[in-house]
Amino acid sequence: MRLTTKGRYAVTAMLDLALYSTNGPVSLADISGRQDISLSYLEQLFSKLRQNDLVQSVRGPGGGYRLKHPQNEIFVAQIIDAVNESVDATSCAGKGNCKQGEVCLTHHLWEDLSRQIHQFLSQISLADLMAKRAEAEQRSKARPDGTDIEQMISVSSVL
Amino acid sequence: MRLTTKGRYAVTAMLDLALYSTNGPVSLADISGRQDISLSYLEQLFSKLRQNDLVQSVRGPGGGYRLKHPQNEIFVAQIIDAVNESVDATSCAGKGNCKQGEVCLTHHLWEDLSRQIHQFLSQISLADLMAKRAEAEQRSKARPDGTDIEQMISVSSVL
DNA sequence: TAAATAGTTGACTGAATTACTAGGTTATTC
DNA sequence: GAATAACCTAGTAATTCAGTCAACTATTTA
Repeated sequence: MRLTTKGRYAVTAMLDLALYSTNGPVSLADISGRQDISLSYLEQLFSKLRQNDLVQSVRGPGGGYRLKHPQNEIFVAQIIDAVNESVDATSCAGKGNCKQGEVCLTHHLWEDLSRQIHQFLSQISLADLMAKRAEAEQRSKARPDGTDIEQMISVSSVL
Repeated sequence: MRLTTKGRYAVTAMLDLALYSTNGPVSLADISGRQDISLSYLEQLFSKLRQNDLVQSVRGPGGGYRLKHPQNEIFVAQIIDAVNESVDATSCAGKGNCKQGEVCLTHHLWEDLSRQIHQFLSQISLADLMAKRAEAEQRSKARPDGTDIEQMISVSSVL
């Protein structure tokens, strides 16, 4: 699992797509304008998103992209994985420098943590984010400067 | 929150330090040898770790590094933050291109997610990881190829 | 059929970050 | 004073990030 601005761009774009795809496909030019992301960069990102079966393209005038699956079946982890093309093999996998498995274990722990984060993001769908967004919009009307973000997750047992 | 291999290096090194600091400080050369990380790169990482008050240095022969705090008071998030020097300002903060707060909301959602991950890693201490490691070691003795990793976290309410 | 739209692809670029190397200095111990 | 090991600086190859540019294909509409 890698978390960079690239993944953020992708999630933002997908969220924008989800928000505006009520009537017909959404063009990248629209997303580019709304989210202030370079069109050509979006093209690259959506190329990968398409290859990973997350979006569907419609060519020609009035075309654009459409979510390939329902909003509650597309998860943040999928989006990030798609654009990050994680070939994150452990550094010790091939080499024989893991003496007595001691070093391997520390590597393994990081893998575990990474897996936890991945799983966390595998449970959050675009629909969840949209619900959250609608909720925030409600709050911002009532209390314009509402920065009070409640806990979304509660970790019941760590390790 | 940014998750890259750099943070992984730092966490691995800190874990190694925790494991081997039973008798006296641990030299970077030792960690370098065990974890297969370049010595000079470790020096850079530990410079930041020291600036962030996570480790303490001992110079001269027999010197090295020591954890500045008990193992249960040093958390993964701190380590990652220390080496990543996150100046992760939102892209829309300065600019005036957030029309009607619509775009801001999507940005905000990513911030939220990022915050969740940060909080998750703020709850996992070096002591936790070491316990997990000891546990895994137990398992690997009984069942050498044990790849069955149980759930460490249970998300009770997402969003 | 021609024009406009919009996705598709590839090559290429500058900037930033990552990971590492080299070479020194300072402090401490023996 | 010699060895050790932290500390510091500069530089650098490799990679990733973010974006540009240019051509191409499929589709719709006039």
